[in-house]
Amino acid sequence: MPSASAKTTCDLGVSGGCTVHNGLFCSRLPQDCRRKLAALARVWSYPRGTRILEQEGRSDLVGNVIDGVLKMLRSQPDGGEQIVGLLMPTDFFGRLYSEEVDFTVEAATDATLCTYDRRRFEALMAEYPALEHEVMLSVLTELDAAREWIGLLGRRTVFEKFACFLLILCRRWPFLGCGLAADRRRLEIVVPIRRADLALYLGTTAETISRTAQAMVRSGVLRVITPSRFEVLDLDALVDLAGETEFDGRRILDAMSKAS
Amino acid sequence: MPSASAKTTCDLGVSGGCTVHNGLFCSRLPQDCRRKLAALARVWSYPRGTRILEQEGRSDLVGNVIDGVLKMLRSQPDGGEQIVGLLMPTDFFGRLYSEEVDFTVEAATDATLCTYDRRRFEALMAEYPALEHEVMLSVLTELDAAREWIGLLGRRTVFEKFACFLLILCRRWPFLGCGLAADRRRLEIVVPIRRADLALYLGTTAETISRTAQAMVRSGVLRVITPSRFEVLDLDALVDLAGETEFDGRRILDAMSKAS
DNA sequence: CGACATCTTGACTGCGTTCAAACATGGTGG
DNA sequence: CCACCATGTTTGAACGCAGTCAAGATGTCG
Repeated sequence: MPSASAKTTCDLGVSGGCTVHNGLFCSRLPQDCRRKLAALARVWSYPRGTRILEQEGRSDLVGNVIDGVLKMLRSQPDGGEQIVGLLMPTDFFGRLYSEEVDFTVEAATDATLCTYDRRRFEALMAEYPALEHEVMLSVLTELDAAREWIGLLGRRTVFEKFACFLLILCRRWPFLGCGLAADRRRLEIVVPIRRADLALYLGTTAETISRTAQAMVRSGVLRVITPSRFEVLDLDALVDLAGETEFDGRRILDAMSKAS
Repeated sequence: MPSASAKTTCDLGVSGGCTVHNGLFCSRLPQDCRRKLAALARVWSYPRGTRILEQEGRSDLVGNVIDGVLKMLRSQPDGGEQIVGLLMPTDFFGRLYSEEVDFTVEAATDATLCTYDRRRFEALMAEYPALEHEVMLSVLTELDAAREWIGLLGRRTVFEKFACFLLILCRRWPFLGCGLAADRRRLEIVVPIRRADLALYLGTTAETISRTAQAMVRSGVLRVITPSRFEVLDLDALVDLAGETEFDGRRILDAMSKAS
């Protein structure tokens, strides 16, 4: 059900028009595979709130996020919703090799997607094992991310969760609005979703997120520029709050200076 | 570091000695691929507490669980641990295509594993795309499971989490000690890990798990046979407590009667 | 400028954590 | 066979974090 605001198709791989794919699983593929992939690809833009895939619905679409953010969510019988994943630019979405999808995929912001018909994509993977291999690598990365997220959700206090979230955001998507000043001290983080979504994602409420953020402001760790833009004033303190071995302030700064 | 209690190697695929693999990704593979796989496979038994893979360590081992339960966990700097996944018989463990593992894998019970050298296994996947395809299917299933778990952890009350856990246990591993009486009314669930591990897994404490279970006993939903064995007295009530669209009492009973 | 969505702040209540002690269970040696 | 200890589970009491409901502040777009 592509919306009315559809764009042109993507000339990926051939002339290098689709940077997402060139950087993703196209670059290492044989030329003719890339051409066939390009013939299958369709680029669409969706307004916020559009449901790309419906829980319990048919799994007929897969693809990559080009721009914007998708949320994967699971609906409860009581009307509540639980966010189980965020999909950022370059992330792969959809469920390969299954007739059904278990999670609704919805545009959390206005989003542009590069989509493929699931069955044709699978046929192409059967034809080109190298393509399936690239997708496998992508899926393995997603699995790591999902497990990291499980680790985050298991934490007790919202302080830890929120601090972890900000750091994961920087590490996984340094190109995504996380700016770094020249002196490598001023670090800006753009949270691409609303408080309510973030709350669902962290397993808490929008009010508590607010309180937590404000408490960090009071203790001099953060500064709130706009509700969706934060400046990190004390990265070491943030890493400390997160309480994770995984995060190393220096490594995050390195990754981000490379990205910007 | 295989322990002293090593068993013989596994003659999987050839004479059908390793039922785990025959039911897993071997059955659909060409004969010579199966033979090479069998040549690579080593079966070991480990006592509880053995660390199979170490966080931040080298990723040199992959394989399947034959018997017992493994837990994937992430250590915190404060000494705390967070369980991010359980691995049951037939589950695949290890991190393909990466030099490093992000999570410790530890035997939660005495366990028997079928292991492969990671690089040789990858070489075999390169040689036989059909093998890589089978592994891909397995990884996709794991990803679904991880996301389902994220949904569980996001729930507010421990009641919901615990109820969900029991139902997920039945659905994903019906063969694993979940017994079903002839009248399809008496349902017994064996929790294969200790309270403390379960608490880490559910993001709570052993005490709260206890209280929750006892509260369910008082309201007539459960009966505690031993600390690790429960009898479900009112499946509908349990499904109700879990508050998930996903769970259907009848479907669970069907799956379990097939398994037993 | 006004209407709406979103975010923040406040007061209150309750669930779950914490610390502590009692209670099972299983294995070991006298 | 039973006393003893180690391990694991249950129960109890008190505190604190976070959820809830409600109002106010801020931002956004026509």
